[in-house]
Amino acid sequence: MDYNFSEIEKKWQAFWANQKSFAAEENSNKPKYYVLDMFPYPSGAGLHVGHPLGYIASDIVSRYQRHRGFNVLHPMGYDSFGLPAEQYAIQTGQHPAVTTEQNIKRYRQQLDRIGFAFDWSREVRTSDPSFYRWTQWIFLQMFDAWYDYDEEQAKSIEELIWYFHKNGSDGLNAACGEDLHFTPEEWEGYDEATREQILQNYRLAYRSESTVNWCPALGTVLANDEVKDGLSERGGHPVVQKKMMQWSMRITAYADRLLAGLDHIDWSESLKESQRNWIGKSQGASVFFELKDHEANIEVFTTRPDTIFGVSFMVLAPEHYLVDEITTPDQAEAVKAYQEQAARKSERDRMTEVKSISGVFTGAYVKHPFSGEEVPVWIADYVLAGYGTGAVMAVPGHDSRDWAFAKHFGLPIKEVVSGGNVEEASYDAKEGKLVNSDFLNGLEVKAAIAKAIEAIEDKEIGKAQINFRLRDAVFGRQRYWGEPIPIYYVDNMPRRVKEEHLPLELPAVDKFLPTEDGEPPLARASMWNYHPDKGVVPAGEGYPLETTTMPGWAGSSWYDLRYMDARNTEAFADKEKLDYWQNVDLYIGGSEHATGHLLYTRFWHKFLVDKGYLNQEEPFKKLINQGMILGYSAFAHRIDGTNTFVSAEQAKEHKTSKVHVDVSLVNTSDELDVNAFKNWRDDLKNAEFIFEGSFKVSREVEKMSKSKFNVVNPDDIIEQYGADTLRLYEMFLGPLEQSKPWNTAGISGVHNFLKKLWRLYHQGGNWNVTDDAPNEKEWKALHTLIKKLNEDIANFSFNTSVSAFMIAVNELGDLKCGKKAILEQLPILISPYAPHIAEELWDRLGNVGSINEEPYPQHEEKYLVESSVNYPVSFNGKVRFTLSLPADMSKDEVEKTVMAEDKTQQYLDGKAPRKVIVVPGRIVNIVL
RNA sequence: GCCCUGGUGGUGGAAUUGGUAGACACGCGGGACUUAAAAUCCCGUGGCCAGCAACGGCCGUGCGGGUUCAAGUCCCGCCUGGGGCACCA
Repeated sequence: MDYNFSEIEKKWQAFWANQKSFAAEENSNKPKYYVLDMFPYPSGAGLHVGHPLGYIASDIVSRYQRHRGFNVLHPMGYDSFGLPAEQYAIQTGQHPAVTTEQNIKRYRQQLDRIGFAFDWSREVRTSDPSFYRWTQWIFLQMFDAWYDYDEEQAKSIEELIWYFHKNGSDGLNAACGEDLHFTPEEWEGYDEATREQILQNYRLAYRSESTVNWCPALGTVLANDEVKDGLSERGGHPVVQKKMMQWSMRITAYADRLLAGLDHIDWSESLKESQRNWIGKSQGASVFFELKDHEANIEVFTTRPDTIFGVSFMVLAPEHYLVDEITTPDQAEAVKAYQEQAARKSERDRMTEVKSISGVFTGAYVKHPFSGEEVPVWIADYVLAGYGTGAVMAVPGHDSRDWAFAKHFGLPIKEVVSGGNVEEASYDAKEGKLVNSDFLNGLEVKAAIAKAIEAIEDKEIGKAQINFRLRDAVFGRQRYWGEPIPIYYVDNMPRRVKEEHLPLELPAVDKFLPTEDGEPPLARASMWNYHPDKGVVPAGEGYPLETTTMPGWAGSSWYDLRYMDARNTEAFADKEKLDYWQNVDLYIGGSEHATGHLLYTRFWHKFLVDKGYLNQEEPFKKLINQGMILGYSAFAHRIDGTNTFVSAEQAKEHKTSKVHVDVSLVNTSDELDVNAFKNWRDDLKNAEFIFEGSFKVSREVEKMSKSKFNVVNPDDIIEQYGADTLRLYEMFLGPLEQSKPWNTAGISGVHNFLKKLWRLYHQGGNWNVTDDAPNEKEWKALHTLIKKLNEDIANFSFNTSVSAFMIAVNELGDLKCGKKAILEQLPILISPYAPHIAEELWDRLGNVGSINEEPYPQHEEKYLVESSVNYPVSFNGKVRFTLSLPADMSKDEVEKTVMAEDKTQQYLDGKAPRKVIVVPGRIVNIVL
């Protein structure tokens, strides 16, 4: 009876589907356990072996928790809005909904073959109107909300209007764009448009100007990584920085809570650190510098007000609103040229290119608030318009970028904190005594900061301030394939679409491109107006609807909640269900989402808590980042200027360039199937090859991607070895969190293990399990395994649990153990990892029904007690021999016995030891 | 550039968190079974040195320092791979 994995796996996958084995229970008395995977974007390339890594890990945990008596929620869905489907639609004219549907089908087939315990009855798709109806609904809740800092929560906009009516802006402590001041009478006097403009300053979803990478040729906005050296990556068209009215989300209102919440969740320290850095809370002061010959002031934010006497120039971002006003005529030309040059650089380029220092003097001066000295005002692109006030007071003595700038342009460098040599380099440390600083002289930095702020406040030229690096999140996208924003405009004033008209469905368009005059694709739709009584109406009726769509992260910011009650048509989820499932106990996904998705999701949950819909501020109690599976790319070496390829070992003898080769054309010994390669692409039909014996390729580890031809499809592995082998192998590859290259070389070891396991039950070829009582060794092998498994699952150390299985099965195999008392436990133990073989063996043992709720075994210490310990005996830390001693021997006795040993005397060589260290149960070290 | 993270045999990795470095597996070498192959099983396998053999010596966890009886593990300084840096998902 051979191990026929394909038959076994088909049988049990069908069984689970029929029995709905993995549907989470409704109204259960069991304790809940919610395991979630970051849902995939269904790309046209299909699932590759990197995707299931996290899913297998979460599947193991979900099955394990089911064995332990929990009501487990382990759902799956699709993050199905996104750019690739839209690009494909632009190229082929096919509607993204069609290709997305196809891709999802393919993903589902691939996922089903791996034997996951997903509750498919709760599947969600962000692009499905029944889902995005609620994404839009949440957007409207944000539109209708403002944030009260005094009570630290979001409140309804009605309440704010009432407040303005009664008090004007007086005493309001709200999250806002700018500080506004008006009286109740003034509020009453404003027309509707002005009122709305004021409300926009407070709404949590609001419109404002933000700077974007605009590509006029493509008529669209690009991400930073789509821009290379001022040109679009697709097509190489020029890209400029442009200000644009955009929908944004006031995530900054929640900065402090997002920061504080990190202390209560079980995420890796490094990930929390990333979020802390992203939020970037810094304490300092805002200071106004009075301009010479102008009314205006320049406001700067600094974390080092103590160094104010070291200011020798000011730097504004080239886009700063004051630049045009203050530039003197003789500098105007240079400033304009510089501004144009800066507009061509993306923000990323500006942050990265620290080596090329550039800037231009505006001709303007400010007056130093304390010394009265005239300080020149420059513009430079190392100052970003979007951060702080877009202006810095440059202290070259104590800030390295300012120092480099001063050196380059020959500006004065003043030392105001002692401890370094400012001629050699800036002294950035916050340690030392203040010098050359008038009333601050002699103070330590910390005290000087406090004193400087005091002086600044006394003089009324600024105040202590907390600044965040976190910016409000731009929410509008110039794209088709995203959630429509449920807003229409009356006289340019945004109005909310009525809830009864949700979902506001994506309209049909003739092309998925922007319009000729650069409007987003939705502007092409003929049915894209709105009437408050009728809903969506054709052009010519009603009012225009918003034409930008929501970003990729909108749907993923709350999808975890929808799984709790995925088919609800009355609410995004029922309150009772939200209360039962609470939040995600274990979330597994890639670290590339460390700041984006994870921060936005936390923000939306906090908002929904404020509005009373949820009671859990933190969506994900525990989070694990699975490492990326990298591809093992293959390259053939082509001699430059020819169509002749040379085998890798001879490549050095020629001038060659490397050409990606599909990894399926290469075997594990790096040998290329030359004929298959020739047929792979037309341009290779007549290629020549130079090699001896076999043609070799060279290998490199890269990200797994279709364009690099290094994608490995799990279907092929399952075909050859089965899903259980794939599952075990992905875990065996290494620690979950670590990135690692995919290499199938080791897979036969894991497959062999499953065959060995199978043979334990089929010794001599047929079913052969006896009722004999196990001996001590067999019990010990089993309970060592049980103990290790429970520990490993608790630590998410699945690679070592696979090893533990191998060790146990090897041992039981050596012992020829065919005893039921042992063999009936193994299937339960392995069921989370290799569920198909587990069910099959369980079934053959004579059990009825699924194994998946059998209680998980717990180890018993009595089988594990060791009577002796093998002590390594070392001299000066070098192990020389080992000595087996009774486990309960006391420290003194161990020392005595070791010292009496012949070998010890041999190594002592007549000398007396200086010290003998005995760690009971561990080691003996003799110091000479 | 800034932030996060990794670097251990030919390969993937293990190491009770400061206590015998290389578990488990792949690969490789040798052997058994077989007419042969597949399958299966057994032995060996970090490097160098010494040796008929049993036994043994030295080196070794990216590099350079340090702490400690003891360092892959802790500290300082480098080199280097990967991820992120706000419109890729």
